Amino acid sequence: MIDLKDLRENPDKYRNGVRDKCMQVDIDRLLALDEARRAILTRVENARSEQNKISKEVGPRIGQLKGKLKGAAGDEKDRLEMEIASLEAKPAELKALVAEEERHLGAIEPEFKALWLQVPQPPAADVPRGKGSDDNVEIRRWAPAGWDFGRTFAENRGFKPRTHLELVKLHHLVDFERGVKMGGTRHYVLAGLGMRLHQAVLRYAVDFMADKRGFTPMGVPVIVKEECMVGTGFFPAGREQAYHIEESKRGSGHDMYLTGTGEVGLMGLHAEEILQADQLPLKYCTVSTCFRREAGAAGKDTAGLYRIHQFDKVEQVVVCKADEAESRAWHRQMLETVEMILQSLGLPYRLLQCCTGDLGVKNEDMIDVESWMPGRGEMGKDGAPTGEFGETHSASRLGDFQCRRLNLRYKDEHGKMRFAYALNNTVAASPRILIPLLEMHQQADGSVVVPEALRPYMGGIAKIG
RNA sequence: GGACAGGUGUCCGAGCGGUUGAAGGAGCAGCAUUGGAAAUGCUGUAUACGGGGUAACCUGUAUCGGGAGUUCGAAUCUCCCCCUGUCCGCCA
Repeated sequence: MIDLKDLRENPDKYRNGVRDKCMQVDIDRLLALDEARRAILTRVENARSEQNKISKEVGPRIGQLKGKLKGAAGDEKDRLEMEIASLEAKPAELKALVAEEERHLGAIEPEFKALWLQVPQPPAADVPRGKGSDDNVEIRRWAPAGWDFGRTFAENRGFKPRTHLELVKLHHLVDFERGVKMGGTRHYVLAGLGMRLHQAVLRYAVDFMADKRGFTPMGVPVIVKEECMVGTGFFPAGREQAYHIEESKRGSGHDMYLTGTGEVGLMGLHAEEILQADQLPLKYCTVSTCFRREAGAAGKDTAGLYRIHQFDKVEQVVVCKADEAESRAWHRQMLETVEMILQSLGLPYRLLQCCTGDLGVKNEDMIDVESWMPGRGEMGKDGAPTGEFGETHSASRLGDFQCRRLNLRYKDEHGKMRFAYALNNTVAASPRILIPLLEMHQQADGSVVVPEALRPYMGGIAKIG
């Protein structure tokens, strides 16, 4: 959610933000509604002020008269009743006026709020302009010794690669058929060493965050109220993407939503709170099951572990002071974490600076990390896929956008109330990360070497198959 | 799920129809006192939005779990919802 005062003072900043993010939000309509709303509010407040003044002056008098009325009779009684009626007339008039104005307010308020929630956080100044993922800019890439991005898998390794689909089948790591039987399309069952590998990556990532990076691991709800979804900025834009539990339809309480990322639970933690400056930065991580409807992705990545309705993810968030330099420093630190983890797993990757058009409503700067997946991409001449980068991580800076919505504030050194800045980043998302993990570490005989870093979490197993 | 009891400021706690943004206490901050400290005394101690002012600040409105209602006037009365506690039932 953006600052309305800032919107009024710098409307172009937000008009440009909408344009650069290739979104459609009528800023001028919002400005007009805001002005109308404030005009009404001023009238209501003035009337209320008058009302309050009168009721302070007249109220006790009415009370007195009503007291007298009880013991009165005849002319005296009529006189008292008339006086009371005349005293009550003035506030009644104001009351009608307030009711009238509030009707006007009620007429524009829903549209005003809906529009306000839609205004995206403008991209940071140094984010490249672009329309979509094709315009993202590669920052750097890394590969372990012996891997050359310029050559095919076969050229690098001396044998034709199997896809992760073939590998999981070969070693009975994933059972897609039974997953689909139970959950429908885009579901799967992790089995045996597949489940252990999945757990190993997650546990490795959590331990890495806690032990090496000083983050506090948390277990947070994955079923949350709408406020959490709106507060974290996923709603209204991402409403179609979330599973909806319609408890209210069963006559009880409120509806709930399944979260698509641990970010929701982590950021919701301190919603509506006022923190002391010395409590910042907050550094949290969580491992949580993530649920995504994948609405609008029909027919895309239908096979395998890439795009699924349910997965587990280790997520990190930082809530820091409202300082751009500090936020950028945390952003770099988060990416460093990801690089350390991918390097320790021996997975080639590249960093992409996302362009303005690829940003969501809530972020002002986002860097995607894509891991090399040999089994993706078009068929090569040798009958093996040519390989392709696939997104495995994403690190965003949100400025104060999210904390505004969540009403997460802190008192700075001067005692001033400020909205904190927030960042979030994937540490490891599995089973998607199993795709490069299996494909990159496969051997000519189809066996898969378990990276050293994961072996302690695999009961010491060094090789699958 | 059923039956009670509750939800008031940073915290405890009063108020149950009228100058109550809210008594009293604790905490915290400032000042005084002191060689320094404790103790004591005094003062201050919410947030949001709007208006005014360069600013310190002044001013209006709202906020006593949330929403709706009754009333000239609601923290106080009514209804719905949420949450917490206790007992019972069920249960990983």
